[in-house]
Amino acid sequence: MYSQAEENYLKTIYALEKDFGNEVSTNLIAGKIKTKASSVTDMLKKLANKELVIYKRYQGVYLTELGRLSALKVIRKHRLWECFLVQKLQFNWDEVHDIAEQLEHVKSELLINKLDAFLRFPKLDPHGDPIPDAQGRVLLSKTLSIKDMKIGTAGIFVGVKDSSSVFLQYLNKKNLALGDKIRVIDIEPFDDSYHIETKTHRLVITSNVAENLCLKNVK
Amino acid sequence: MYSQAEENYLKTIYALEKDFGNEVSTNLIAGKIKTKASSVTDMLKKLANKELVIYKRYQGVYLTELGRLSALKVIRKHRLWECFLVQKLQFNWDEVHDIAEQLEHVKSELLINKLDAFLRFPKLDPHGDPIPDAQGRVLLSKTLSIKDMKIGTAGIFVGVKDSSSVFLQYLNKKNLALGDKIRVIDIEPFDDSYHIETKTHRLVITSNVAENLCLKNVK
DNA sequence: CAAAAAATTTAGACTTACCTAAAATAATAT
DNA sequence: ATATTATTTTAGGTAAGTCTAAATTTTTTG
Ligand SMILES: [Mn+2]
Ligand SMILES: [Mn+2]
Ligand SMILES: [Mn+2]
Ligand SMILES: [Mn+2]
Repeated sequence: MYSQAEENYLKTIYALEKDFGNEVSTNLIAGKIKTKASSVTDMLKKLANKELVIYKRYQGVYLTELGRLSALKVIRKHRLWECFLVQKLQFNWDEVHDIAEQLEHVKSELLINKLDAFLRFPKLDPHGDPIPDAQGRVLLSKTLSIKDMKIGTAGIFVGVKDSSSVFLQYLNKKNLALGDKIRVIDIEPFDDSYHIETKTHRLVITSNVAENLCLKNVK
Repeated sequence: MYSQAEENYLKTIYALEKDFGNEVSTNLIAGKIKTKASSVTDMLKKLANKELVIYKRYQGVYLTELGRLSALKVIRKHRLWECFLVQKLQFNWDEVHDIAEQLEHVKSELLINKLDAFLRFPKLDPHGDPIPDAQGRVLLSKTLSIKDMKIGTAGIFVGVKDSSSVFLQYLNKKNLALGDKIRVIDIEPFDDSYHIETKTHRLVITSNVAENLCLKNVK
């Protein structure tokens, strides 16, 4: 099938299309994948030859239907393995992403479908991201980042945009966990920092943090 | 740490040393790994530079202590994953080897030790092979292949030398499973075939098959 | 022991996935 | 509209791991 490098590019392009709209630029990809723009160009040509993306020189890329489905298969594997690590092996949510980066490339449809059944067909991974089914169907629940909320409104903390261990350990330290109800108390215009409160405490977060917290609306 | 290719060579050299005694030859390795002798030579130089093997031109190789321990770590991972696949995901014993070939290269000590605990520290994999512990200690129970048995003697079928799905499916078809008591009824000198019997049936096997069945002595 | 055969190594080439530096193109600013 | 800057691509190179063909060394055989 596809190489690990190809799979990583597909996954990355999928994520960037979602965050920035179609037509993903070379530099954006290079930034995410921590590689050089010239390497990205090489790979985009290869992906285009395999009909996984549409690529026009200087114009960026977007996934074809085949590319989208292939990306979703990798994402499905990544998120199912993360569930396994947390639910069965007692890992913490901040420890699983890098291991799942490796496990996601193991090739076996049967394996991943049996893993899905073993975990009882989970719908969300440990970071609140939806798990595509075997056909590549995925529910996209529209959540708000704290940055999009007005002062005084509240929501349930249901996901993170950044799954890196540094960020998740920051949240652990600040006692913020999925399921918490968070209210925006105030926004400081000077530095764009956010005063928020949960049932148990109040704290100030930077706009960088605010952007990476996904809430679901609640009355 | 080491690349997948390096890990595969280490594992293979370890297995060949066991089967053929120390000083493993280039061609033997090439045969097992399904690669060309010239590729093996290249890799042996690399492994020697990393002090994983002792290699003298034209003289074959053997593992250093570091090489032996590194090989055992890969074998430990391979066998634990096979246990997981059979015990938790309900795979058959003939389906797991190729998937474990991929999973064995996932890098995380914590992962493999947690997996070990999750499986309750199994001592044997689904093919009867012993699982090294986290320190690389492994029990080497001396078993006989049917080829080493005299007419009239019997033993318990405790392991296979060949874990390929073709061979295991042959055993399924012939109704031979780990734990069966097998008696050697007769050996045909003409073609070196073996007449054997279990509790439920008799059959004839070739010497090729006989060689790959490991029995434990029983009175 | 010398010749033939077998095993092993070397030489040179290929693919994948990277890289740096230079050239080309697009976007922005004056 | 042109000049400057930013982005992207091309050109050429590297390392890992493989290959084929040729050279070398070891082993076997008459
Ligand atoms: Mn992740
Ligand atoms: Mn990955
Ligand atoms: Mn195996
Ligand atoms: Mn392997």
